[in-house]
Amino acid sequence: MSLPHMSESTEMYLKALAELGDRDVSIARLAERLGVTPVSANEMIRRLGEQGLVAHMPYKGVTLTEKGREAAANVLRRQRLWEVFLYEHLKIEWAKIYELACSLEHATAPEVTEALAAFLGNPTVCPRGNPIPDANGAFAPLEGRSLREMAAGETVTVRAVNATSTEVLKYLQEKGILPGARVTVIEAAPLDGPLTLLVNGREAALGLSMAEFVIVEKTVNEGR
Amino acid sequence: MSLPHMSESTEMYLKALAELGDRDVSIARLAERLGVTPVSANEMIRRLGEQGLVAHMPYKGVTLTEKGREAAANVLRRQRLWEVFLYEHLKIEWAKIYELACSLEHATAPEVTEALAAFLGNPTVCPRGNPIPDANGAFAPLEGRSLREMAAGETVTVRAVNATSTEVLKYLQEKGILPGARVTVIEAAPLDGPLTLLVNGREAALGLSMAEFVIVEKTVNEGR
DNA sequence: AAAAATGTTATGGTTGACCTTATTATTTCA
DNA sequence: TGAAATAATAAGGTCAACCATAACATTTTT
Ligand SMILES: [Mn+2]
Ligand SMILES: [Mn+2]
Ligand SMILES: [Mn+2]
Ligand SMILES: [Mn+2]
Repeated sequence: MSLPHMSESTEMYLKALAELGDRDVSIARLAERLGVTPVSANEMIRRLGEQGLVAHMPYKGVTLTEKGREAAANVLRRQRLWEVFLYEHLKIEWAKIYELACSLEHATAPEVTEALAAFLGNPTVCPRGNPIPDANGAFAPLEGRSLREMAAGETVTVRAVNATSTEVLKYLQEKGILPGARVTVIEAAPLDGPLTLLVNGREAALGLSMAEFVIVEKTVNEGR
Repeated sequence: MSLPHMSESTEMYLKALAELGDRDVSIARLAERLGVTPVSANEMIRRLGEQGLVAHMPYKGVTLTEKGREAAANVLRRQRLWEVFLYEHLKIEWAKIYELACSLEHATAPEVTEALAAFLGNPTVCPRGNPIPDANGAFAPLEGRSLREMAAGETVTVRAVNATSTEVLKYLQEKGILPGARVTVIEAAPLDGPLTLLVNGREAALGLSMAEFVIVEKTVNEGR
């Protein structure tokens, strides 16, 4: 077992596919998230297809194979374990841990991954609220809906933040939109305009493309 | 300040030069340590020269510039801090930490380096006995001589192990040739033959190319 | 002072992961 | 049902870091 070691680029493609929902992801969306041109993403997807990691149905999208899904889960595991370490032990700012862990993930041997997990007490959730796959790649897929879909008047609890850009994460951090936060939608502007939110007693504006990456649950009546 | 980010390859060349003594290192030796051909090392050294990181005097050797020395010290800092973490906190086998830390070192942002150092309590020595440069690149160059130069009858204390191959480190670990160990040279075979040592009451044979990487100090009479 | 060994440079390749600028195919929408 | 938008391919490059083989230069040894 244990593949001959994947390149950083390969791992990032697989991880991005997993983060984007791992079925029928358009190459354009993938390219955008990875910051490459669609042509480049297309080439790379062809290579990944040849290695049996993804299946590409032209005009439909890219889907991880079982092999690809496992590899992607392993990257997510490393990423999120490092996030826990950076946040809990090194006390690094929440908004920065994604990017910093994203470098470390590719340099982490299986032995280090497992020792790190043990050191951290086998956490199952990262500081951004996302589940950490276990050593076999299994994890409970995140429940909840995107904040983007919420209507005015609804009050929700933030479960996870799926954004990856440090800039976006900084904005969310400043506004207090972190896992566990209670958020009320005051207004959803028309024409795909921004949401106006109430977070921790303060108002915050949030564009839909950012709201998309905030995963929430309807707040069940659990006392105030 | 802070360079535009060096490639892993660049960092490894600089680190190897620092480990090999950082003045007048022959390209052949460098190539050997890095596992590339002399021609490849030559090309790379030309590139590093263009970037002002090394100076190459043909037929004399390669020497780090001040800029190169600083960059190399920073790589060593990251490498050795990770070694401490892997050994002390993740409880990874001594012989494996060099190689595992050697991957992590290139993926470690300055912010992580400094937070890690603080987390570890700003250690000044790694588990292999080598000094850890401070944030400015300063460190006490290792005192002591190579075990290779010792004559029969001498008793020495191991200060550091400069080997990098996991295989070699495993051998040394098995024989107990670790920092702090008391070693007596029983015999130095002629014709560059192996040393016979007494370590922890047991005999061990050690070829000169391995002994070269074991840095020792004459044991000062400090009790029996 | 040759010869041998060692070190350097020249040439020409490869590979992965990018790029741009067409061109062509498909889907979606007016 | 056509036109527009979107997606895919083709074609030709770049760049870093490797490789091998061969020619040439210097140093070391005999
Ligand atoms: Mn990454
Ligand atoms: Mn390394
Ligand atoms: Mn060339
Ligand atoms: Mn081509």
